[in-house]
Amino acid sequence: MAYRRTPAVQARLDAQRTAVVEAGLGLLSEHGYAGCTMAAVAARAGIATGSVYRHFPSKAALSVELFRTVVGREVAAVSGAANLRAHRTAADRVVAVIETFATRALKAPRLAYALLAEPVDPAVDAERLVFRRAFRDVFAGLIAAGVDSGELPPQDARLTASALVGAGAEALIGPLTGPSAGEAAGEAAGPGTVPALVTFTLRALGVPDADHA
Amino acid sequence: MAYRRTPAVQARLDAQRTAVVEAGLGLLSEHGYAGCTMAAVAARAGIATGSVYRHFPSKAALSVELFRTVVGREVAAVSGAANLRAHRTAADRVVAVIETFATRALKAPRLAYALLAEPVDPAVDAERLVFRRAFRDVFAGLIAAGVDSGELPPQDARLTASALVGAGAEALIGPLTGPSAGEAAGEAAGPGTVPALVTFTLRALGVPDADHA
DNA sequence: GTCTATACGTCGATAGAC
DNA sequence: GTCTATCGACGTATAGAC
Repeated sequence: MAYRRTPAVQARLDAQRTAVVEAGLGLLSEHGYAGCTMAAVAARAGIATGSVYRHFPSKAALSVELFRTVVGREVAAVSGAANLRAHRTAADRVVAVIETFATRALKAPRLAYALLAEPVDPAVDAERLVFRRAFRDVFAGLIAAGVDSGELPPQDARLTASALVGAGAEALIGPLTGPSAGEAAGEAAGPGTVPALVTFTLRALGVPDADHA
Repeated sequence: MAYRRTPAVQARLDAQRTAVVEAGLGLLSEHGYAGCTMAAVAARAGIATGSVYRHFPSKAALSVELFRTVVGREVAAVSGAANLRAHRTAADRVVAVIETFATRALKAPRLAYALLAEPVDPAVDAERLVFRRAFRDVFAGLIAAGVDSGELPPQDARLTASALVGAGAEALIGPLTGPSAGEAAGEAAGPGTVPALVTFTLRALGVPDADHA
C-alpha cells in the first residue's frame, strides 16, 4: 500500500514551513540578510538545518520568499495610505505614499536596508526590480490622475513615478545605514528626513506652492 | 637559484591582464554581466579559461574591477560636465550632470543597465553603493553651493543629492530595458526621456522657473 | 601564504507514520 | 513491512586573520 500524506502530517508540515518563514522574517528584521544563515533560521524555527531544505531548495529560494513577503506588506501599506478618502488631491496621495514608506522604513531600519540596498544574492536582486515596478505603478496611477485633472503640470507620469521611487529609496539609504551601522558620522537619521523628502517630492511633482507649512 | 620574473615576462603578463579587462569591458557593453562568463572573457582575450585566474582570483573580483573601471569613466565624465566654465548657476551644473549621465547611459544601454540594475554578484552590488555615494557627493557639492549663494531654496543638500541620484538611476532603468529586452511594450526610450528628467530635476531642486524652454 | 572559522548543501541513520 | 520525515554531522568552498 502506497504511502499517503495524512491531513495531520500535512498540517504539521505547513506549520513547520510557516515557522521557517517566521524565523527568517525575524532574523531579517534584526540582522538583515547577513543574519539569515540557514543554520540560524533552522535554530530559530526549532528544527534541524537539513530540514529547512524540505521546504526550500536553496538559501536563495528562501531569501526570495522572505523578500516577497515583506515587500507585499509594504506595497499594501502604501496602497492603503494612498487610497484614504481623506486625501483630496493627487499630491496628497503621493505624499501619503512617500510618508508611509519612509516612516515605516525608518521604524525598521535594518529590515528596510535589507530590502533596499544590502548586497544580496542575484535572485533577490531580481526581485528588487519587480518590487520597484510595483511601487512605480502605484505612483504612476496617482500622478496620471493628477495630470488629467489639471492639478499637476503635464508630465510623463511613468517617468516621474520611476524617479520618485528611486529618489525615495536612495534618500533613505543614508539615514538607514547611519544609526545602526558604524559608518562615518554625519549620516544620522535626523527627524527632518521625512519632511525633507516630502518637500522634494512636492517640488518634483510640480506642485505650485511646494513650500507649504 | 630562484626564479626571477624578467621584465619581458612581466610586460607580457601586464598585456595579458589588460587584454582580459578589455575583453570583459567589451562583453559587458554588449551583453551585460550575463555575457561575462569566464570562458567568454578568456576566449575574447585569446587565452585559456584557466589563465584568467592568473590575474583574478575569482569571477567576482573580475566583475568588480570591470565595474570600477566603467564607473570611473562615468564619474569623470559627469564631473567634467559639471565643471565647465560655461555653466554659471548651480542648477546648470546639476542639469549638466544629469544630462551627461542620462545621455551616455542611453547611448550604451546594455552597459548602463548592467551598472545600474542587472542582478549581479553581491560583491558588485556592494560597489554600487560606493559608486552611488560618489555621484551623491558630486551633486551635494553643487547643491550646497547653490543654497549658500541663495540661488536655491534652503534644503538638506545631502538628501536632495541622494534623491537625485536615485531618481536619475531609476528613471533610466525603464527606458534602458525597453528597447533591448523583450519587455512588454510601452517602455520605449522616447526622445523625451532626457528633457523630462531635466524638468524633474529642476523642479526638485526648487528652481523658481522650472518650466523653462 | 597558511590556517582557521564559517556557512551552504548533502547524506546515512534513526524514528515514526502508513 | 515499507516508505518518509527528521536529525545532525560531514564535505567542500570560501573568507578573513595572523
